[in-house]
Amino acid sequence: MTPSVDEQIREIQRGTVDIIPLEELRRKLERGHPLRIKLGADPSAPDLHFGHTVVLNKLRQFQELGHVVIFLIGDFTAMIGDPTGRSETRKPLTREQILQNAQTYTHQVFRILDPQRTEVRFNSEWLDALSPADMIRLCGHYTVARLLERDDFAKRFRENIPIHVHELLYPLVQGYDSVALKADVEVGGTDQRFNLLVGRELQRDYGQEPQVILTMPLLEGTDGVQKMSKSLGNFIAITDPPAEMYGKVMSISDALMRKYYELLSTIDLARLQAIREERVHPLDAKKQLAAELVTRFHGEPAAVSAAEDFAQRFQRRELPSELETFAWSGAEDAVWICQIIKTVGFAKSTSEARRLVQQGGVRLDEMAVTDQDFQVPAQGERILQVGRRRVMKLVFGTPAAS
RNA sequence: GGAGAGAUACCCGAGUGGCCAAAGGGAGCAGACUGUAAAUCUGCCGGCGUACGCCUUCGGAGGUUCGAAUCCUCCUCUCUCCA
Repeated sequence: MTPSVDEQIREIQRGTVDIIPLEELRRKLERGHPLRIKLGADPSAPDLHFGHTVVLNKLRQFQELGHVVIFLIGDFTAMIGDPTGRSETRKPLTREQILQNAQTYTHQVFRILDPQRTEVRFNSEWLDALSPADMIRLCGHYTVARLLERDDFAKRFRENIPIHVHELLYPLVQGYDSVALKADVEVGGTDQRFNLLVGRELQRDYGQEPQVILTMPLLEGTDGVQKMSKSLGNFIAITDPPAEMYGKVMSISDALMRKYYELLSTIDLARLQAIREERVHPLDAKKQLAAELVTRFHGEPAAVSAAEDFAQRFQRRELPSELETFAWSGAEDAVWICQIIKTVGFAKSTSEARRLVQQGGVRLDEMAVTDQDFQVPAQGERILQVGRRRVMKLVFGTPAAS
């Protein structure tokens, strides 16, 4: 049976920053019809990371409460470019690329969302159909003054940093999507609050019941400072292999771990409270978080072996049980260590390889190599380690050469 | 249309004739410490077979000079102000 409105509200509120306005959400829920929950997605970077999952988890929750998610792919808006960043020049994607990305995207999204309760739409559907005259009419529904209220626009305007006209248009176009979709609720990160509000006001101006907006906190990346993003390289992708995902989670700071618990974990509130109050040893807490997340995307067996692998490699400093091998083809009797490091791809240049040796970062068969001139006898198998994470098994004397 | 500012290594940014492969910060890598924590500390951080050596680099192309990231000319791009 359907949970009561109060129960739904309590569930929905967990983890949110804003629900504007909460009372309207209640009224919408009280009608007892499934609500249309909109999420806009930018298909220019198709790989989902944990940052995206914060919002997706919230949508999933709506679905479990019986509502319908409209996953909107901004294929039209992606061709205009991104207004939020300083990255003015974004290479325009072709239609094929966008469709390709969109496919990858939706495929990944359904690891969290329920396909039965998700409608996938593209905004080119209605935006392509707008004539220039329609566009101008749309502009008539909003004012420059209102647009300049947006923080980054206001700041740039004040500081004489250029604002391109199309950037001003972006919130309008995004807002128009809500009109076209007749969205009841739109969900987004806190950075989207302004855009979501524009959608709300446009709907009202078009004579529709305005959408309620719901914002979720932005998740910091693994550096713990900036928001998780692909371009900053501080992300954990949901497609990361189990061992890597586990390792990335284990390497975050304790403070960041607690935030990840708040935003990514689905453990019960009592347990969460224990972690908040630091009643759980941080190492144990972090291992559980890593295991929970790896389980979610790769299943429990993968999580168990990732944990075991981690303990073996990094806690006990032993070699991993599965080693990548590199078949060394060549007729030499001996090979310069730096040459090997470079060839295998552990260093970009022999200079870099030499530095690694000098700094004591290179081990051969678990013995440190300190002589940068060291010649490796080219027979049998050797285990090469560079730093703490790069390991490779070298196999010499490949038959092809002899 | 006019006036001015600028383009420096992955990013930010100093340098305005030799002491500059180019300050400083960030990122990154390695080491110490650890829980692969984080923070901190140390070292490295254009390339070259091992070098007070050579090669390539300071938006692009020429030029001046014994010598240029630095001066001159032209070009490309960015930004600001005035109209």
